[in-house]
Amino acid sequence: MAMAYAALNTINEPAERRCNAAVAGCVNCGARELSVCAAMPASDMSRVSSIVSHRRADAGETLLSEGDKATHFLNIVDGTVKVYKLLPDGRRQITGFLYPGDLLGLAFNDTYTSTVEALTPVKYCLFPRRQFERVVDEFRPMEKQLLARASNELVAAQEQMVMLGRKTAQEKIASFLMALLERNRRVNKRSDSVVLTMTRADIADYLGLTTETVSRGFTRLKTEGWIELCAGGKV
Amino acid sequence: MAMAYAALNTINEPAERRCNAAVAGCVNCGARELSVCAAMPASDMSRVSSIVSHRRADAGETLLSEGDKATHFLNIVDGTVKVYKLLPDGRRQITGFLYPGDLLGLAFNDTYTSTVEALTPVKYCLFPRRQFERVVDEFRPMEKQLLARASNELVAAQEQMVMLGRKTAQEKIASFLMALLERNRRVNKRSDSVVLTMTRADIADYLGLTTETVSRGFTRLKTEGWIELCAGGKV
DNA sequence: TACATGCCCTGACTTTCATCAACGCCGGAA
DNA sequence: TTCCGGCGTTGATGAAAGTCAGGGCATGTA
Repeated sequence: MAMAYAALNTINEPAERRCNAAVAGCVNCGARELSVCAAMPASDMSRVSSIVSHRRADAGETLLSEGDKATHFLNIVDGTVKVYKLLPDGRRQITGFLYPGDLLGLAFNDTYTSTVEALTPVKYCLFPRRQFERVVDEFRPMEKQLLARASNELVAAQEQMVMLGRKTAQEKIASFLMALLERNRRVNKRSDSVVLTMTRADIADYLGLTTETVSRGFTRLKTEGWIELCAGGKV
Repeated sequence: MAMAYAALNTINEPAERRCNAAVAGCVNCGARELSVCAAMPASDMSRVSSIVSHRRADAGETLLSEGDKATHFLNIVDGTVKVYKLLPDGRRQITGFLYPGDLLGLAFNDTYTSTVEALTPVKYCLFPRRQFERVVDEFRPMEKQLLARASNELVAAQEQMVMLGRKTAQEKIASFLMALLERNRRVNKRSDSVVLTMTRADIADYLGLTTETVSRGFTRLKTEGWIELCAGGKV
């Protein structure tokens, strides 16, 4: 499997892709407050620093491939990625878009169950699975944090099911934009606009539609005066 | 909200609905091996027994309602329930069917995010949330168990998204039946048949279809010789 | 027994969205 | 500069699934 090989390659790759965040250290990590690391006191962050390795990837690169041995957890520090699953005939379902602070690996068993691909240039940190689990064992709040996150993701997943199963194309697109806005709000980027880092095809595969329907949906929202489109999307 | 009232009613109801499993005790609980309680040594089960209360409900009864204060966790001991969310206009998405051993409450915040309704007569146990959390705090393996379950549910949820977003009606129905078979296999009921405890309408709301399409789907599978229908369904 | 109700099935018709095809725009490479 | 490929848009057409309607069967009840 070509992609799998590429992913392992990325993980084992030596110095060149290491991100200089490694120097700044986890304590000053821009995504710390957003990530699971928020559960750790700054004084203990060295424990995390000691097992993490920082990486970067270009847009379009595959970080993990469905089916590979799940050797690492990973945490998005900067940029956006998409998580998807493929059917044998190539149909694709994107199960989520991940942003800084999001953790990848909750929904894994011994092999990855989805593929993860960068939408923009991405900085992320890699935790060897076993060592990460040891750290989690040592810091109870970390474990609680993980459970809380898993729980939230589950709620989000159910919301997503409602969308996929019971909403019309227009509704899907509208909810999608609203959800992005909502996310912006949570990370405290005020403003009523949203930057779409993904293509129409990605949105389509996320909403269970085709690119054409998504495109039509956007233009309809535009002509009806709900949104405005610039270099990026605006609600 | 009438349903909410009914649910609270159920929870606070005194003796009459208490299940005599209460007498047998958690150690002998038929669903123990399947449930989170499997994480606890038999010797410590008294700790669980002390906070649990056993209940039963008839088919059609609502156990929890979306939006209610999430005061309890609950564990299915016997029977089947459906978990669903409603859109304001009444469209319904069933996010899952739960069987003995399944825990309800992983995907909750401070209020329930879904409604839970019995499909068959059901026995279940109720854990007051705070006390349950205390027990979890005391027994580390329990917490790990919870995380593992949440993780598995997340994987299942993603699988469900693929189904809702990218499969045809026929494929949905077929996968649904296969998944039921698979579940049977896990709990070790051999055999290649499945008993459908839910109506066509329920299946439809689970698969993002209408009852008519589900019905047509079944008859097509039948005429093509894939399945046989008795009093219950058979693959 | 007759009647009502709920669930399932089937047929005819409609609608939504997918499919197929073409075109404009933009950015990168020759 | 020109050419090319990827992305987004738009239109015409078709198919899958939804909607509407009716009918059968089983169960429960007057």
